[in-house]
Amino acid sequence: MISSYSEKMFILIAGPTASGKSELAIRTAESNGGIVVNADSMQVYRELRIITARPSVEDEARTPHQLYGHRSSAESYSVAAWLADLVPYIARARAGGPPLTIVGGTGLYFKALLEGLSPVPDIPDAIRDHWRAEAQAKGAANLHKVLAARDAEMAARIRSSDSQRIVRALEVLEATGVSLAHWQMQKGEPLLAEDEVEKLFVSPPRDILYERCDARFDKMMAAGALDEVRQLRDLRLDAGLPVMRALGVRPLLRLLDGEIDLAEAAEQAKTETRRYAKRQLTWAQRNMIAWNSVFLK
RNA sequence: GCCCAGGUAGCUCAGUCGGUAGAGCAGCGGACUGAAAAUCCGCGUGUCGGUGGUUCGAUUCCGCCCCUGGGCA
Repeated sequence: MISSYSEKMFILIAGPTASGKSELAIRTAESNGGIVVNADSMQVYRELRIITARPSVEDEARTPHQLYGHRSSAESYSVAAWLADLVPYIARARAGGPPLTIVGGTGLYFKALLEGLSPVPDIPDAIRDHWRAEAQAKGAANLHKVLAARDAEMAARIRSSDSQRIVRALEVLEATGVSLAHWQMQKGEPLLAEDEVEKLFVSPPRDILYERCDARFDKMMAAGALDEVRQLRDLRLDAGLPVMRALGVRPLLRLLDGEIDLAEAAEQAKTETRRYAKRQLTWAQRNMIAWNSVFLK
């Protein structure tokens, strides 16, 4: 099965969480002598290996892995940062280097990879922080009114409850003087062309997927997930950072703070995970229809 | 064996002075261009334990039965 795909220089493997795509990626890379590259927004953070189901040290010894745990949890990673991180590996592969198996659950990353990202300039941290603080203080609905007064077009496309997108529209407008709508009209350059990629979507039946989500969290706990989250807490990072929103982090923090017991924390973490898997499937249904479905036992 | 309490959505429960029922959680569906494991939107999915009776009409009232929990023996 794998060998038929190994002709391509770039093999993309997507799928919901706990679908088994990491294992497929390793086998693929082993069969074509390539390297595994991460396309997951949370597995980039160094401090979290267990709770993000990052490939193990043994996995990394088996096959070269890149873009895993290469960033500090104090950072706010992004799709743009990921594309930038990926560029050198793509260039090397094209120059005769090892082929890439790009694997992860972050659908937006794959979309940006294949369709390009609009060339919005980087926004200064001060501006981002300002609007996030505003959203926190005033609430999404009030910020949406501010946006409506300054950028009617973006306000019309974003719901008044969607604080994250409202903040994004406001920060881009302030930093660039131009509406985000204007930027998004400009199509970005795809990093990879369709004819050089093999696209695989790993998708078990949902009931099996959910069972795997549940079982995986139990394994994480057995592997020391609680201790990992305790160490994360001890870093006293900003609660608004992306890493703090990784699945399972919030329930385990509540457990550490004595707000809930272990059973409750596990249940919440599993629920979060199942919901995430469902969102990934919804995304794929719309954005990954052309991918080849694979089901691993 | 007797007494009491309860059996309503996947779970925990509310409710119907008789007109086939609704909350939370779970679940399901959807949106998606620099935090995407994020952020946001929509949707009750039901032999009201079973069976007789009363009634125009029973999940609701009555009888019997079954099940669960507690108490008395």
